[in-house]
Amino acid sequence: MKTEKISELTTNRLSVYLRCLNELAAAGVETISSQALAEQFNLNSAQIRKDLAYFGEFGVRGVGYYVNDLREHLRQILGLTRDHRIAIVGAGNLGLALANYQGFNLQTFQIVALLDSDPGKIGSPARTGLLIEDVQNLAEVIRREEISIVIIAVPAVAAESVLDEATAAGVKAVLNFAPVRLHPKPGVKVKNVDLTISLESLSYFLARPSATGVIVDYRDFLPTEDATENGQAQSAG
Amino acid sequence: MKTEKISELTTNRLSVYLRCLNELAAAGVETISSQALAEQFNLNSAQIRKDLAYFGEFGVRGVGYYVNDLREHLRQILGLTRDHRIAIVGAGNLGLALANYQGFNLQTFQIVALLDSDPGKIGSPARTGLLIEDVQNLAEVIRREEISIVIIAVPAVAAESVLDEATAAGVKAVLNFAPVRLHPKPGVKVKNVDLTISLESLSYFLARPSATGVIVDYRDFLPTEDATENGQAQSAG
DNA sequence: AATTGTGAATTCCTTCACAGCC
DNA sequence: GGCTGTGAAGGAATTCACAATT
Repeated sequence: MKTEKISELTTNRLSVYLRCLNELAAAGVETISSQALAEQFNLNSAQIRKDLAYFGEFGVRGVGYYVNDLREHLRQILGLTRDHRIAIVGAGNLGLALANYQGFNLQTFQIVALLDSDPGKIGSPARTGLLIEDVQNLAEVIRREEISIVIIAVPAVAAESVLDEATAAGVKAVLNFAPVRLHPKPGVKVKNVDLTISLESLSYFLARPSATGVIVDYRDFLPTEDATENGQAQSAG
Repeated sequence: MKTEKISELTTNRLSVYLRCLNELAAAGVETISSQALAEQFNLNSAQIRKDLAYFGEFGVRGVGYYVNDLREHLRQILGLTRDHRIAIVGAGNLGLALANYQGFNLQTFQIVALLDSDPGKIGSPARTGLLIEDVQNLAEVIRREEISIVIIAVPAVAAESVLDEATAAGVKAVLNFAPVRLHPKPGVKVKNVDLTISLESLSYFLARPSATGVIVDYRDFLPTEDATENGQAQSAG
């Protein structure tokens, strides 16, 4: 286990490895080599070994990695052995879709609060049965529900003030869907999902003559990285 | 205008610059220096100048960049001067939220088709008034509606076959929300939005002692980059 | 005087290649 | 023999720093 700072490119890949290990475990596979794992994503086996080596020596020379063992290590490293209680701010289409989304691990990531500013929505239950609360009570909800992650799904103009209130209430991790650059806060990690940037990236590709090219790069298997937000957090307190 | 290949990090930043220029134009600002623009995102002014220099010389020494002029150049570069007709596959929570989403430029990105495999949904209109069509007719819909971008919002197991059918019908650009690594196709650009990776990245941050650190890095203003999919497309035909 | 455009330096990330171990 | 872990090499992205230009 080294102490140098770990790139977010590395931790994103750890998520990918974990997902793959989950599938391998479900399929009853017991060991896997970095080479075999690498082939799943068109990536370099040394990359995988390096990524893992930041955190320990999990492999066995001549054998590879024990699937269940490595899987457990990755869950530890990624902090997935404890729950994360999530509040979604914004009960519009996107917020409600996220509240109902079945895609992420419901065991680990629990959506326990849903807030909005619209009086017509406050007090009524979403499909999940979750009561929509007043965004003005965000700080109180964060404390009451022991929220560790806030998802911002409000219009761009309202996003900054939601971040202000969430961080004032002690939240350290925010997933922002509003198409806006939020001002950085000390000690707070903000990840952005910016659909406009993603679509414009596709548009750029379509506009190029080289748009007829071939994608044969392992990098084409990860989510889209910001050009101005890699979400790197520097210690300073 | 250079011919070297442009990094997706660069093109993502161009989207960010454009958004900022839109705001500046709306505010009546006429010129802006790379330094002033850089301060908006905590990024380096040389970075902005380098990014722009890949495509031409848009600035005026001693003055900076004319906001409207640069804005128009960026719209051209990003291919935003023509429409993109979009089909969303999957009329679940996420697909419907995207169909109703007001966040992106509705002028440029038009959602003109919505498909699903559920017989209970096919034939009924979504809130937008768009009729939900049978995903089995995807190829036909793509041709009829002249779709250039397909958004995949189906469960992970179904995503690969949607990509197969879309690319067989000639689609070159895909935005994938399914939490799965799709197999690369020649000449097709796939951008992934992977909420699991984003949340696990936040979880990792929260699990570290250094989670008390300060984020003061310009990179914290962009969307999340894949660890295994930067969406790079190599020309090969 | 101010600001761009860009070669050089730096920093960061990936890949190679091999010693070390099972 | 096969595979990991890692130092060294290579490549890519960022930042510096300054000549060129208005």
